[in-house]
Amino acid sequence: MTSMLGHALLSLLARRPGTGYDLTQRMRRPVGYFWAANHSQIYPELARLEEGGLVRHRVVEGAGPRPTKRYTITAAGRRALDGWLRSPVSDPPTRDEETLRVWSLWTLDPPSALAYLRARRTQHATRLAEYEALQAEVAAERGAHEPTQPLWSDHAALQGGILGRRAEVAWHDWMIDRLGGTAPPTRAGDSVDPPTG
Amino acid sequence: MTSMLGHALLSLLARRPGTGYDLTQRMRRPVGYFWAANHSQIYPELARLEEGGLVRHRVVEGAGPRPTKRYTITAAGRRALDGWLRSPVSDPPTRDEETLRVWSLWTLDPPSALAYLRARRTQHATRLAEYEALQAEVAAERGAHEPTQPLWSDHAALQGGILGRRAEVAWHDWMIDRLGGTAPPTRAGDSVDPPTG
DNA sequence: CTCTCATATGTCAACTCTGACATATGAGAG
DNA sequence: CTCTCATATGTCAGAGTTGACATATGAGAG
Repeated sequence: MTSMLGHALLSLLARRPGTGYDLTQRMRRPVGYFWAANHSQIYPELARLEEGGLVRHRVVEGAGPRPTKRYTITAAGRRALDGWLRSPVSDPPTRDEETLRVWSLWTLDPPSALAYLRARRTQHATRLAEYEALQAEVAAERGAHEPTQPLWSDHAALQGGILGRRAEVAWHDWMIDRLGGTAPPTRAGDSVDPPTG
Repeated sequence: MTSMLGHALLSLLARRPGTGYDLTQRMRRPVGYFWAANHSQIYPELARLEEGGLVRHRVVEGAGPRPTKRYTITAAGRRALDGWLRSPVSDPPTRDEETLRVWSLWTLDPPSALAYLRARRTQHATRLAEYEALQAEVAAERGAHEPTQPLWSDHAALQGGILGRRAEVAWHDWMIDRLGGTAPPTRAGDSVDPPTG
């Protein structure tokens, strides 16, 4: 019944309460790395969750120019989140523009294809470096790394991002190699096996 | 102007012409691995592409119970496809249910989390085995592996799928390991470095 | 003879998401 | 004094997507 965005918001509120504006910021980073949403989706979705009794709000004065609504997850909301995590993962329809382009790449002349792949490779390497920097920050945080603490999930989600980006970089290197090109010089973030775990 | 689905269809028709029904099948496999679509989207989209002069159809009798429309890409369609491949990749909003769940996994008791991760790991390993089998088929095909042939893109797209799935399996093993569990026994498709290139 | 399946093409209501539009104030820069 | 930015909350048109509904025939199984 609850949408994926609804579950993302419940997950956010399970960590700590927040206003719509605050949740919008937290959706941008870090949630946006794996589930993007605008404030124009978030405000109506919060209203829907409240209608279903999964969240509750109290008006807080003085926090900004307008009356601010501070949302909290309810017991029913926690149950909904738990039920979702125990439900089977819906095999999601894949939508990957990058692979679609590669699947069409044979129509380009090889030099253009090579230029395309090199540009993409650089972008993935940059993203990888960003994730590795974040992971270093998370790893440096003291304590609370037990599996029942939010920090554990932060760490695990980032590790997924890192492994995924490394796979993208390796994939592009593989393709560039097969097109007879040379990979760009190694930069920060191109690392292949630093001890990030 | 043209949607992503439109480009997927142009890419499909650049390989060879086909009817709406035929394109629906080809969208299921292999295109569905990276861009899913139903026939209820495909028929209207073909009409839109035709309106824009990017494809053309001729009615073919005898192919089925109804008059069948056989679509072909036009010169304008090929130009549109080329222009798309040369345009910058739109940084797409990420929507990854799997990572969202992991980010919420700290709310589950560790045994449940472990059971969840083991089930997902098995599913990714199965998908990996499927891709590797397809890759073996593609690799066995004679000739035409040059970068300007469709087979080159088939091969490259599959390689992306394989590296991506391997990363997912490795990620889940990493998480299972950190939850203090033991990985399930190695099965076909769990391979870590077969010479698939 | 009937049932089911593959062929073959379409429509439609509901839901999600995007990007723009709209409103309003306090703080700080120039 | 004015401009811009962060705060803070919303609406809305349009596009994309899903899943069901709708129609119709030929081939093969039982």
